[in-house]
Amino acid sequence: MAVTLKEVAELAGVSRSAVSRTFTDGASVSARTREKVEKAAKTLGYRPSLIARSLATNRTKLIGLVANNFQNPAFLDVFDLFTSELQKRELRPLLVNLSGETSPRKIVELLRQYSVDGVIVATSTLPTSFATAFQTAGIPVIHTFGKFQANANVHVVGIDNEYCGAMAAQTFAERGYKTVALLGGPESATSTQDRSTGFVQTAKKLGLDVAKISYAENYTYQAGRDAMREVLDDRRVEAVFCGDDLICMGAMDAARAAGQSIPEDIGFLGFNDIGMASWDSYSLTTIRQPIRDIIMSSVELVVGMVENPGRSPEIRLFPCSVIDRGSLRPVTDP
Amino acid sequence: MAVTLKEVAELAGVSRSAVSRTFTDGASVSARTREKVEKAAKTLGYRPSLIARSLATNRTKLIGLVANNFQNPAFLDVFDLFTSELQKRELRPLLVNLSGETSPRKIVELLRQYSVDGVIVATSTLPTSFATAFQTAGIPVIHTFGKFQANANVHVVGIDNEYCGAMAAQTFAERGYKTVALLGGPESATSTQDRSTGFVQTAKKLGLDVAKISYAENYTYQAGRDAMREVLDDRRVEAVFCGDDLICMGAMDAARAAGQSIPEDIGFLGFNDIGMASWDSYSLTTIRQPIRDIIMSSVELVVGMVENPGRSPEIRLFPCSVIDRGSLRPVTDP
DNA sequence: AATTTTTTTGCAACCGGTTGCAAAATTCTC
DNA sequence: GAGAATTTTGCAACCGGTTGCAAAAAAATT
Repeated sequence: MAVTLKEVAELAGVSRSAVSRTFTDGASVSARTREKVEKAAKTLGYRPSLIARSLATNRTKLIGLVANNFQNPAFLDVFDLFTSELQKRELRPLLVNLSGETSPRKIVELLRQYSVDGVIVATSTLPTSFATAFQTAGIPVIHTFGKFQANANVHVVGIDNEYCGAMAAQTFAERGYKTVALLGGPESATSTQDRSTGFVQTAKKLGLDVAKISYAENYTYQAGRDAMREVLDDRRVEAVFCGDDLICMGAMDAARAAGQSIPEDIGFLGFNDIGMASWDSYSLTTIRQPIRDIIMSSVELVVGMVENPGRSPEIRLFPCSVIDRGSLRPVTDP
Repeated sequence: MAVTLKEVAELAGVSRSAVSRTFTDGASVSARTREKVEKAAKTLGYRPSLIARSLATNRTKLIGLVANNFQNPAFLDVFDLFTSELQKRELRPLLVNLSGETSPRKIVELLRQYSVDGVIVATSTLPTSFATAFQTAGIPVIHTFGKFQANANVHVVGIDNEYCGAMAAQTFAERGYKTVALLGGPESATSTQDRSTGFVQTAKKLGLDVAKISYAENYTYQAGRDAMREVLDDRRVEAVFCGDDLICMGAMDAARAAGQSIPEDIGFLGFNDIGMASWDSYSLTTIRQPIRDIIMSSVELVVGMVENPGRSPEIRLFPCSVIDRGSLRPVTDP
């Protein structure tokens, strides 16, 4: 069915090598041969088979993109950006849906079988060991949105979740909130743990009372709504820091359903700044992470890794910022 | 780096063919040989290279998944379902982000170079010719969410958009609306065109007055909000049929911002039934398409195509249903 | 035990490219 | 225009598997 090197070579009256060389950049071919070959290739509609090339060069131009949060709208941007950035560099994303799977073994095997050039693990919930497993198997890997550790043994691109938690406490303090609550994402997620730590520590330091800590079961509206009930039990709570915008919106609706108004009776601070955060019905004040920067950087890094696998592990952190909308009361004058 | 057939063969004391055969199901190997090979493979950590296998068998187990709507939450489900269904069958999705691109040429070349076994074009906006281009290039293709035509020349799995438009008109009539409007998705999308046709025709038939027809520029909240302004100019409009839930939510907020209440002053009917449709703030009555069924069927079909490329083009349509929530007034008693 | 039938095995060619090497062709120098 | 230096070219081996075919081994039949 497909046209091969050989056929082109015959039509052009040259050797197979010559054809191969015209399609390999940096190879030595005279202008005349190149012309003949290109003409023949065009008339036959020839394209080199990347599979065959991969076998010979040991490069597939495939990048494994493994993710486990297909429910959250925040990941729409992630997919969009990753795919288009990779495409720009002539790389192809091989998408792996982790779903419940949390052990790296099978996934590593799988991507090894496809000889992917590199892997991007895009999740804020899994421990570093997940990404490390690829490294151990000799596959260049980046953990995007991952937890960073001082003694890094794997590339991480993302944010400082602990610091973001601190930012949240700071934000509450600036607006004069005294009694606050934390409504995190799933407790097993590393990002949840880090944000909690930062939040609680700094709250204490600033003299805030963290009256309630609770966790949503997953990153959904419904989980947020459910988890909020617990928080509502404590009528003293003036503001809630949520581990995710979607969870936050569920929580807001739970509060409203209980007759509270936002931000007069209770304030909300979200996380991620998804598109919906700016909708009229929520107008959510939230902490934005610079997703675009994170992803651009991840792609650059994975390309760098492929070219130079020896690179030592690097941590790249980007600053987050509070996007002020209407779900918290304004900063109190000093 | 990687362990090869040859090394396993040597360790096991058999020929390379024997090793190959133990890893190919349906091949003839004696129990004793298999055992020796498996042991050797385990100690070496051998996995057959799918790239090399592909070259020999002409099967890659890669399925191109091409999509162009990475903004819409409706696609989260789509990605989730496609990836997990494909994974179940040991197939890998190679994701292609069409973004603005609307010509199939480059994409066909690209997927041809990767020798994908099949392609799923998942979009409701592109004309049939897009999918046909793959067919012409000899690549099995399914157009999921595509426009179907009586003289089908390509597999289509999805819904009857024209009929859905008619359902919408019917739904309005049942509830006693007289003067209605259509706020479609982008005008160039085939699904928009079909739904409009069905809606307008049936509205006329049922004696409804379609006072206004307008189109959002893309499938976003903001576009819906903007497009709704036009509709609001005509104060007679009692209900609006939107081409997409996200657009609809934007439109609802525009109406509310203009002081109208839903459903008392104006009713809304959405399309897709995305997760947010059931949120308190919208409680959107909408037409649901059975995404799960559509995708399961698409995957089955693409597998069928790979096994038997000669299959003649098939149309598979699934029924939609109205999910009744709170954005339309109730059915009037007869 | 000899013969026939069936199963298992290894050989060798092939899938469609790349690439080191040496020969051939071209270009440069004087 | 001869010789040296450089560029281009084709040969052949290789990447890591699969598979048709015939020989070898095992099982079944007499």
